[in-house]
Formats: sequence, structure tokens, C-alpha cells
Amino acid sequence: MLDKQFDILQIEEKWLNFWQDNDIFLVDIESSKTPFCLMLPPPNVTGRLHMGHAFQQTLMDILIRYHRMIGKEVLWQVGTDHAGIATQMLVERQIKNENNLSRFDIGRDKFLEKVWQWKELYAQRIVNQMKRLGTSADWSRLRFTMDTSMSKAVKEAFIYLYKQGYIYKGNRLVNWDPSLMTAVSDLEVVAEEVRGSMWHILYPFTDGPQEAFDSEGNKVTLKGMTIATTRPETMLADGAVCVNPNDKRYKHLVGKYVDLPLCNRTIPVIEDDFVDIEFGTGCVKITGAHDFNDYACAIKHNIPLINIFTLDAKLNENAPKQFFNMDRFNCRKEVVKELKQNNFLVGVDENHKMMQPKSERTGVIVEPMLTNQWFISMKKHNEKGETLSSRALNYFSDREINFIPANWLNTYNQWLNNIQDWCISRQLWWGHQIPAWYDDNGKVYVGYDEDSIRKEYNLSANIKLKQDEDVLDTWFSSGIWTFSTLGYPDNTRELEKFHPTDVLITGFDIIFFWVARMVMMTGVIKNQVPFREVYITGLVRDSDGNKMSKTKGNVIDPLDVIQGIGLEDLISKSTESIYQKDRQEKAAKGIRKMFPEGIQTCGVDSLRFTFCALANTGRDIRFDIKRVMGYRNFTNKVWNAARFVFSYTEDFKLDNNIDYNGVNFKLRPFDQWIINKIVKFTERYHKYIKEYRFDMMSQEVYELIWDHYCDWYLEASKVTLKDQNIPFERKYSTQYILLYTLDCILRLLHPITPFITEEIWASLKGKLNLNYRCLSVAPIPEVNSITLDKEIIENVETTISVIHSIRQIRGDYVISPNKKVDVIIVCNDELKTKLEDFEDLIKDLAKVSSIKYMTSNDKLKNTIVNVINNLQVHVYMHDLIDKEQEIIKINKEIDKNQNNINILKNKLSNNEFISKAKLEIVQKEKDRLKRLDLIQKGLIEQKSKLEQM
RNA sequence: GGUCGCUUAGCUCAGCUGGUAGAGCACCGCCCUUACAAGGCGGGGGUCACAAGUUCAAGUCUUGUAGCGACCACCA
Repeated sequence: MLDKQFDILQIEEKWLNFWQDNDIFLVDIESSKTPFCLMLPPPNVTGRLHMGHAFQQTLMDILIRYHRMIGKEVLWQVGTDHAGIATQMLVERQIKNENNLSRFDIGRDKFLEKVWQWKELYAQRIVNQMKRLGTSADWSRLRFTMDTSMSKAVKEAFIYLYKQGYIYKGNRLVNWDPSLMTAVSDLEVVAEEVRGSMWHILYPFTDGPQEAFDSEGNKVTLKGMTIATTRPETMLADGAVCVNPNDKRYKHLVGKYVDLPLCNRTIPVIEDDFVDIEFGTGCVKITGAHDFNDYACAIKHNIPLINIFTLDAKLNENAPKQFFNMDRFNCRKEVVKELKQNNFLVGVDENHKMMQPKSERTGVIVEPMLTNQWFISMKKHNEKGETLSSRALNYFSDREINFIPANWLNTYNQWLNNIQDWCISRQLWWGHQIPAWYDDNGKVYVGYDEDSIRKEYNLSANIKLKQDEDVLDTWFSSGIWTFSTLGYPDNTRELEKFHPTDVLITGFDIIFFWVARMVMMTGVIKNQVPFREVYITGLVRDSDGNKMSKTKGNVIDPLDVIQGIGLEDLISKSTESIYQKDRQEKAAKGIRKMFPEGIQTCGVDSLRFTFCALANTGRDIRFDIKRVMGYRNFTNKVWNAARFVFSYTEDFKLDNNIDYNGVNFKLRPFDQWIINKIVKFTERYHKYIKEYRFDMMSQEVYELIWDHYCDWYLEASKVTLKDQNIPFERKYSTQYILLYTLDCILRLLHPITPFITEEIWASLKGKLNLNYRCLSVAPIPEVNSITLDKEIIENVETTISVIHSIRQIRGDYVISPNKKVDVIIVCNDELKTKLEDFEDLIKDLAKVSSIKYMTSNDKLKNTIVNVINNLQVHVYMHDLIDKEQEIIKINKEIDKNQNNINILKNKLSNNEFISKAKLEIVQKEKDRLKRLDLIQKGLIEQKSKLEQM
């Protein structure tokens, strides 16, 4: 029924179309099923799917499919993000390349038009890529953060927070990106270690040299205060020099004035304990408008804030004339030059290690800049005395939300405990424009639109209103994502049914950006948590553990793994973003080494299985194509197992008069055995999902299918069905259970590998009269209704050991596979009776021509033995065995065994062990000793036997 | 500087509340046996980084040491 060769890509396409065309994954909002909901972290709308997405979405889809299959109404809310800065930069670059124009040249409206065009051009790409993974979402519910409905929600949220007093506008020092000319949040600034210069500059006392002390307490005469700085150009904005009040060297100088070099100003010496006595000279210049620490100090001591920079970081009119309009870095050179010329420069350390704050997006050094911005307050309390952040902390300490793994809570807590007000305004054009309007006097009105504001504030038509030009930080709209997508501000069925959502799967890199903000925003606006659990995934690295990055050329596109790619294509694709020739060659070399033949077609299922298997809790994962190949083999195995089942059940017709819940026809021992394996596995399967142990889940399903189902159960069934004289009843039940267990296995496997299982199941459903439209909507099997005989299952295990023993001997003695052997089993009558039922099986699976039973090995000659508990499996050797060699071998085993026996005996004669260890442990050890003794007895018997030969 | 994590077979990693060291890949034999060579059968391989402690018992718990990594904060 199934072809030997299968085209995985064709199968995938078929089922993607089937699911879509038949609306398989549509959400039924009116259903009475228990809801299950998760939010897809919306990727950048113009982005491309990368390994991280594929990894996380695989896990999400496994959860979604699982919950759908256990009978829940699932909503996987998908969407894309407008990604303010990133997208705007792309489009700006594009118009620069095309027409050498800036956004200011073409104006806001024209520019936004371009961005929307850009968005339309690329939006479908990432959506299609996500679909390609088998993402079983209701795509009709796709949302985009700039959709009209989202904009409405954003406005509502902003207005609400403003009216509640959580949002305010203020002139504050913020991180400023001078190339983008916008504020960025603390999180968008990354510190980079650099070696720079630290200049020591003398600020002479206005009243001439003063007495002071050196660090040993000796009197010295100082011409002035010497400050140390890495940014000499900012001295032009200095407002004071500050020392520590406990610094004996300078304490008495507080209140004096110094002349600020190069500027025609004097500034005071002040004291504050934020100054570190040990660091540098112990004197700090206070540049309130251009440094965060200094800002706090200046505000506290009422020192004037002097802004000397324009928004693109050139010197403005507040700086001395000779520096006007100079770029900040050129200005630095000039300032140093002039200080030197005028003998104000006392020293310079040119090898100073420091952390330089750079804008994450542009890499430009961030300039602290005094500007008018909107903030969300972290200090405002509600009626219960909670702030946004304290409430967000409480949700976790009260266990209303949990992290998995739990230790991320530390990171989360630490950040929220030190959080500053969140600057939410950006001087960009692409984003949600802030719903605030100003009249001619600068009075601010926050509201939905101009009309409603006029109405609300009773403004006459001749008062002009102008909307704030800034847009909101992208993460503002992301922060309300869990409920904005479900219909907020309206009270929709979706909100009622699916919010709070169940779990969020995301990377640790956006715990602050997104997770914490969602918790805060949802808490204050909806008075709810956004989700119950947060599963944090590790990073997907390359097989050597390096971070995947375009500039390293080690990025693997998940779609290339799915579809395959030739070596040369892979190389040119991977190195296209590397501009240096030598690096390009290095990367190409790495690729040739790692993928000598490019990447073969692996299919989505293998990729999904790989991610599932690699999904440990907490660590980063290394992506190795060999692993994917391994799981591609696994899907092939499943395919062939199904082919086997179908080829042996071609004449099977389901008899509706039979109660095939398994009770009224007799199951073969191996049927019981495999059903038992499936039952036990299913129990753990549910547990693994609950605990997010995707790795365990995949490992065990692999083992169940390959080691148990294929290697033993199918082989055993083959022996039964090959028998031409098999009675109808037995044939029927064997065939039925083959199909039944295949059905179970496909369902259990389906959440991980949806495509191959759908394809096989489509051929299976007719045979078992199953009426589900496809496997995706079939339930996870409930198999525990079948009563199983424990003793029979044990007998199967014994049989497996016997077969294994014989095979082991065959392997040791390199007996050709097509040569049958004679076997003598030494055991008691009870065991003999049990084993006799399995004779055909043993003969077939271990290639045995005859089996004899004996109660002692007295009469045996020229055999090789394997001892299993109380039975000895002898294989008769036609060639004379090497007696000496065998004795050496068996002695080795006896010694090893004796060693274990001694350890156990010691343990069991230790009173403390007997009295303190748990009863079941003691019993277990006793049983084990009994077993070892039996084996030892058998080994010794065989040894003396050999010696007599 | 603060926080968190990691160190187990050649490689990548499991090992839950302490109770005889596991898997996949790689490796070595023998097989193209009528589901599958993308396969079958068999096999070898680890003082669980180091040290001390708790315990009848430590890969597992505690403390310390070394190495690696991540994040946060940074000092003019």
C-alpha cells in the first residue's frame, strides 16, 4: 500500500494543503472543550525564519498538537511584529541606496507609505516559512502589531495608563542614538569593552593655589583640582567638581571655586559620597547633562545642566565658539590639543580599560541626552501599594506564574528589583504614534483621536491641536500582546475563554524586553497574569558551540535542512554577508568541512524530531546535521514498519461483531507485551509533556518504536503470520493488534512528526474504520482498558533474554547468520513449559534448528553457555571448542560475578544498612544476590564440566 | 564586582526527591535474511573535573578549588 521509496517533500506539501484546505486548525470559539492557549512570540514581519524560531515553534507545535489531541480547544495565537527600529532602518537604507535620500528628504507620510509597501512585500515570507514547519495554528487569526485592531488596543492601553498616572512626560536624561536620532531604552544599549585614554586635567583654583594633603596626610600645595575623564569634550558642560565628604585631602576645599579650562566659567567644588576616594584623583567633574551619575548629582545639588550637544551629537552654541558645530569625536581631539597647549593636561593613561555604551542596533556610541520623553513609571503605587514592578515580582513569588527552568526567576527578580522608569517614546516614524495632542500653548491632551479629545475637554474648533510626533517603543505593543490579540479593549469571547494564556515559550534574551513587560502591563491593565508558565529555551548554536551569526558564516537556514541544498549554494549563501575576503574563505572552509556534500533533504519531521530531542531544560543546544540525519533514518524506519504492517494485513477485514477493545479474543504474548509497553509509555508521555521534557519524550518514543515495536514485536508477529497453517482466529487477532498498535504509535508520535504520521495514518484509518478527518484531530489513545497478564509478559521477557543469549554466543563465535545452531536449555520443568510456547519464535529469531530441554548439564558436551538466572542456554558447537580458552573466559566471568556477590554480601551483613536503608532497597539487594548466586552456580557447573572434558 | 549555569564514554547529552553508571552518533566484528543497507545481529569503551564533608550508601546533597560559559552592573 505504501511505496518503498517516498518523497518526503511531496508528502509535506500534500498535508500542508490538506490541513489548510479543510480548515483543520480553525478555532471553535463556542466549543465547550477545555481551552489551551499559547502566544507565538511574533517575529519581525520582514524577517526570515531562523533556527531559533524553528526550535521554539517546534516545541510550541508539539504542545499545541498534544493538547488538541487530548481533547482541548486550542488557540495558538500567531502574529508578526512591526519591529520599529529594525524595519525603519532597512527602509531608510533602501531609499538611501536607491535615490540617495534620507527619510527627512521624502517626509513622514511618503516614508511610511514606503515602509508599508516593504511590509506587504515581505510579510508573507515569514508566515509561509512558519507554515512550512507544520505550525498547526489557525492562520485566519494572524495578527500584526500595526493592524487597526492592534492600534486601537495600543491607544486604549496608553490612555488607560496615562489616566491612571503610570505614564508621564518629562525632560530627562535618556540614552540617545545620535545616528538614528532617537531615544533608546536601557535594554537597547549594550556595553562593549574597549581600551581608551583617561586624561587627567587640571582645573585651577579661582583664588590661586590652595593647601591640601596628599594620601599620606602630608601637607601639599595644589594649583587646582585634577580630575580624570575618558570624555574630555564633556568638560565644556561641567557644572561642578565633586569630592567625597570623607576625603581628608580635599574636604576643606569644598565651597571653593575653580576655573573651567577653555571656558570662561568658574564652577564650585562640592561634596557627595557617591565619589569613590580610591578611584583616580578622587575628584569628579560633574557634567549633569551628559552623564547619568552626574545628572543625579547635579539635580541633588542644584548644579545647572548645560547641554552642549545637538541631537546628532555635534557641539551646539553652548560650547565655546571654537568648537561650535564640531563632531563630538573631533571636538575631543581639539579639546585635548588645547588643554595640552595651555598646560591643563597633567597626564594621560592611554591604555584604560572601559565599557563603552553602544546602541544595539546601530553600534553607534550612545550619548546621554536631555530630551523630552514619555515614560512608564516604576514608582507609582496602586491602592494596594504595589508598583508595576513589585506586582510583577509578586506574581512569581505567589507562584501565579512559574519559570521553567525555575532558576530564571533569579534573573527576572534581579532586573525588576533594579528597574528604572521605562522610556517608551521613540523619535522614529515607523510605529504607533503616541495618542497625545498639544494645543498652541503646549498643553497636552491624551485621547483616542482629535475629535474625542475636543469633545472630552470641550475644546472649540478654533483651538489648533497637533499630535505628538513620536512613536511608541515596539515593546509597548508587544507588552499587551496576550490580550490585544484576543480583542482588548472589547470584552470578547476569546478573552474570556483563552486569557490568561497557558504557557509562553521563548528565549532568555527577551525575558526583560518582553516577558517582564507583559507581566507588568497585563497586571495593571487586565488585572491578570498574561500566562501561567514561561518555558525558557536555550540558544541554538552551531555544532561547535558557536553562536550562529551571519558575519561568521555559520548560520544554517532551517529551510535548507528541510529541503536540502548543494555545497556550492550553501557556501555562497552563508558567506554573502561576510565582506572580508579572508574571513569569507575561512567560513567557506568550515562549511566544506562540516557539510562536505551540502545538506541532503531531511524533511520537516526529522528537523522537528531533532529539536524535540535536543530540548533539554536550561542549556543552549548544539545543532548538528548528523543528528538530523539520524532522525531522518528514524522516520524512514517508521515508514517501513508501516509498510510491513500493511503488507501483512492486506487481507484483513474488520469484523464489527468482535469487541476489539481487546477482551474477547485471545492476545498472543507478544501482543500483550507490546501493548504493555505502549501503556507504560503513554503514562510517561503525559508526564513528560507536563514537565516540558521534550527530550525524554522523544527519546522514549524512539526507543518504543525502534527497539520494542520494530525489533521485537514486528519480528515476533512476522513469525506468527508466516505460518501457512495459522488458525483464522489467531491470524485475525494478530493482524488486528498489528494495526491497532500502529495506530497508537502514530498518534503518540504525531505531535513530533506530523507529516509522516498523517501520511501513514491515511492508509490505516480505513482498515480500522476510524472516522477522524485526519490524524491531527484524532485523540491520543487511551490504551489502559485492556487487561494484561503480568506473568505472560514476564515470559516474553525471558524469551527475549534467551534469544539474546543465543545471538550473543553466535556473535562471539562468529557463526554465520545462515547457519542454524542446536540449543539445549537447562532449566526446571516449570520454566520448560513456559518456554515451549515460544519455541517457534526462538528458532526463527535466533536461527536455531533444534531446542532440547534438560534439568542438568551433566551429559552436555562441547557447548557454549550463557546463564540467565536459573536457566542455562547452551549452544552446541559442531567444531571442537578450545577448552582452555573457554575456561579462561568463564573464570573471568566467575571472578567478576564473585566480586559483585562479595560486595552485596558485605552490604547485606552490615547491620547499619539493614536497619537504616529502606525496606524495599534491602529486599531489592537480597533479590539481586539471589540472582547472582544462581548465575554463579550455573557458571561453576559449566566450568567443572569443561574441566572434565 | 554581582547573579546564574556547566564539567559524566571519542563527540553531543540524559541521569527526577541519594540505592548496581545510560542513550544517540562515532568505533570494531559478521550479514545485501522476502518492512527497512537511511538496515539487521553482536561487541568494546567511563576512578561521573578535583578535594574535603554529611550518610549504612554520593554522579546525585553541603562546602571549597580549578576550568569554561551566560547575564546584569559598572566607577568619573
